[in-house]
Amino acid sequence: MTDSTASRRRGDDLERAIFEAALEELAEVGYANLRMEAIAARAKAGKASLYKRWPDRAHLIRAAARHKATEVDTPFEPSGDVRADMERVMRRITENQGGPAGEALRGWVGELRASSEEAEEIRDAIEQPRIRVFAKIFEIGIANGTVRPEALHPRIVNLAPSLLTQHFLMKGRPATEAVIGEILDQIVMPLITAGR
Amino acid sequence: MTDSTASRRRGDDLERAIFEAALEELAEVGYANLRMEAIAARAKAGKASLYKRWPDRAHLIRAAARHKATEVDTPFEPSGDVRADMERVMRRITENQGGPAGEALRGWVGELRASSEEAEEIRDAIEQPRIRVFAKIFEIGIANGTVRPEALHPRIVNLAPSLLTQHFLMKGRPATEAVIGEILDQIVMPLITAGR
Amino acid sequence: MTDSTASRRRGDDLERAIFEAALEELAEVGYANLRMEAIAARAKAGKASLYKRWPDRAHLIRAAARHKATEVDTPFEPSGDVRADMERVMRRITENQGGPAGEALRGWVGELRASSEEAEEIRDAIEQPRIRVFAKIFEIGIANGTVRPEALHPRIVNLAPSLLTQHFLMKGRPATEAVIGEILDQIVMPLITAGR
Amino acid sequence: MTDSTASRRRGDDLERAIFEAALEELAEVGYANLRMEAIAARAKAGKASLYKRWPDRAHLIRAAARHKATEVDTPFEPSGDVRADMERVMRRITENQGGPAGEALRGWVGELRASSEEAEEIRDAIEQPRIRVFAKIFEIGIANGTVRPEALHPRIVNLAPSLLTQHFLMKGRPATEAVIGEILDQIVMPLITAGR
DNA sequence: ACTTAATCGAGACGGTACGTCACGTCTTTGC
DNA sequence: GCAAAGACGTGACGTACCGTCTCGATTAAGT
Repeated sequence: MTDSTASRRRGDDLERAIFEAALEELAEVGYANLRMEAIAARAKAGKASLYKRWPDRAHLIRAAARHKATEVDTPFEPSGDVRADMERVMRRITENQGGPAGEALRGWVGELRASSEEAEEIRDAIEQPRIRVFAKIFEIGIANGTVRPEALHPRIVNLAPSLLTQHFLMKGRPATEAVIGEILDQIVMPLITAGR
Repeated sequence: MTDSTASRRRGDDLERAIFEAALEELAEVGYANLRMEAIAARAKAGKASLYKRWPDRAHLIRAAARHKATEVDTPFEPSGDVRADMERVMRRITENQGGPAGEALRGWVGELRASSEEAEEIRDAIEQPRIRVFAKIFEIGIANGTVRPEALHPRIVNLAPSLLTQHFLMKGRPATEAVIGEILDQIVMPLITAGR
Repeated sequence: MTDSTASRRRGDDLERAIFEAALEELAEVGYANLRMEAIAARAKAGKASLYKRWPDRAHLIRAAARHKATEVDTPFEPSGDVRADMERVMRRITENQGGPAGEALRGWVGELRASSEEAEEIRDAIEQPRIRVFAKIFEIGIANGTVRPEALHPRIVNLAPSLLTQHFLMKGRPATEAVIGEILDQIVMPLITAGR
Repeated sequence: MTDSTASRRRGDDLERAIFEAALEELAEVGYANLRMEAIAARAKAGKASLYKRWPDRAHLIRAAARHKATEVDTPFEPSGDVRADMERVMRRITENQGGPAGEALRGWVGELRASSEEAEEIRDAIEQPRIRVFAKIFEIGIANGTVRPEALHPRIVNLAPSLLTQHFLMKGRPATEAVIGEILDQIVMPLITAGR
């Protein structure tokens, strides 16, 4: 259909093809060894078509990761069990880190300078959704009395994802389920549990 | 005239000069824009002298950062006040992140692949000393009854530095004192404090 | 408002506009720096409109030069004074070389390969008219006894224009009047003059 | 010898290799289709090594042609027979035009703009030696009475080579021996011959 | 006057070559 | 005998045009 008779790709069609190629390359060689020429070649596109859309590697990969993310964004449905819900979300985060988004994050961190609103923007794109989800989980917990109301502080809400990010960046691979369990049982749960 | 007599540097002398040049470059342009040629030029050394000692940028910078670290390693003397001691150490860590070691870390993260004992080695070089210091602080706290004995779990001992690292990597700059205070008062202290 | 009503040009109208644009570009940047995109842009035409008509730069410019030539082709009226007539024609040739036709010739020479009937065709288009004119001048001279009959050999008839062409190509600009005078007095006239 | 064990070529060695590669490419594809990358590849050199030495294609080829020229510069020994000597020199010129120098000339003409001392310099490098040789031949002819003294005017001395150049540039290939004969017998000899 | 098919402008597209830059290796030269 | 200096082969960079191709908008010709 889109391929056999397929006249030349343009606009969104082409953009999607480039994203796919970029993510495949990213997965294969990693951010540090990513070559614009390789992406262009794999996408059967001219380099100019890449540079017309994004000023550099960082922007391209950011856009590609964003594209991938929105594509598979299954909304999260909390069950009411705070620990189980957190575990589920954390597992999802680590799965995501194992994919292209993880590589993209790694590259982004490496190129970061004290700089720019850019940085803030990207960071928010990563953190805000997570904060929202955890806040929701916490609120339910507070409602049914299993979570202390004071736990709703942003730093605590963001604690679990922060530790996952730290683990991923420093260890080079996402946290295992065992690690997720430890984070929950030794750090997060004790901190937010009501009563005592 | 420091120039005419100044016989050609060799061995450690030369190595020190290269380290200095590397760290200055690192501070000025950041890891991502670091050029071996620039380091060699600034050190008034041949590129071959660099490659003879370290196989690549990553190793050079790691060695340079290590060199810098050992140079200024003031041993930590705990006061007995757990919170104050942690704050002091955390401040020291953030100061360190603001320097070349921070840039080096950034670069190391960016080039990391699931790979290698290398990674493990570097990570340990960073984490182990911190864990030792915090363990020491915790032990004193346990001894005088201000800290719960269960807090001595490695993941909790390493919690404060982990959050500093995460903050540094994601925000692009070290945590401020205010942030350190929040981490302590909302997360670490509640978690380790004995009694309740 | 020349813009709202300004209907879209087609056919010969468009062709003329392209020719003008091409010649202006040629005059401004020279054959070697001529860009099809620049011509299209100046003519406010699409590139496809150019390539639909001519397969490449060389053909376009040739056509443009030809168009220009036919446009201003004042027929030559010999006076009977052989030297004066030749001088007049030669002056006209150098004037022509100073314009777009000169640049076109330059480009054509540069792209020439041992190749093709193309080459022959273009060359003839340039030389034949000149030969005809000079032959006419010579015939009048022979008739009134000022020119040797043997001078009617093609190589001699074409001598003056050949020297002008050589001068233009090698020197980068058309011959001056002084040069024309020298060519006539030292070379052509002695060679063709009857009697002695 | 220079190739098997051959450590990396540098300086003149490398330069010679580049010249050879350039001239071979020139012969194969012509000036208009000459690619710096192709020359570099054929010379097994980096493009940077080319651009370090010459700012562009034109300069490289000029230098290569000059190199070739000086390499094979057999000095001319006049026999005293004016016509025979001229014929010999003219044959040599046409042979030269059939080689890389001819292609170089073609390219140089194509890129020429009213411009520059550059142009003058190259032209002189081509014309001066020829003028010197023909002047020598003429002088001998004058000495033995076969050539008119007035023939020593530069424009006449340069006449034969000029016509060869014109022929080469306009026809795309060097003059044949027959053409050389015609030029001599119908134009040059009648013009310079003493007596009649 | 109203379609209908052609033609146009605009410019996106897959390519190729450009000229530059930094890499990591290697050679030379001076100390 | 090692160091500085930097030339070298390599290969990716980001840019500029090429010649081809879509895409609507416009327009002349046929109904």
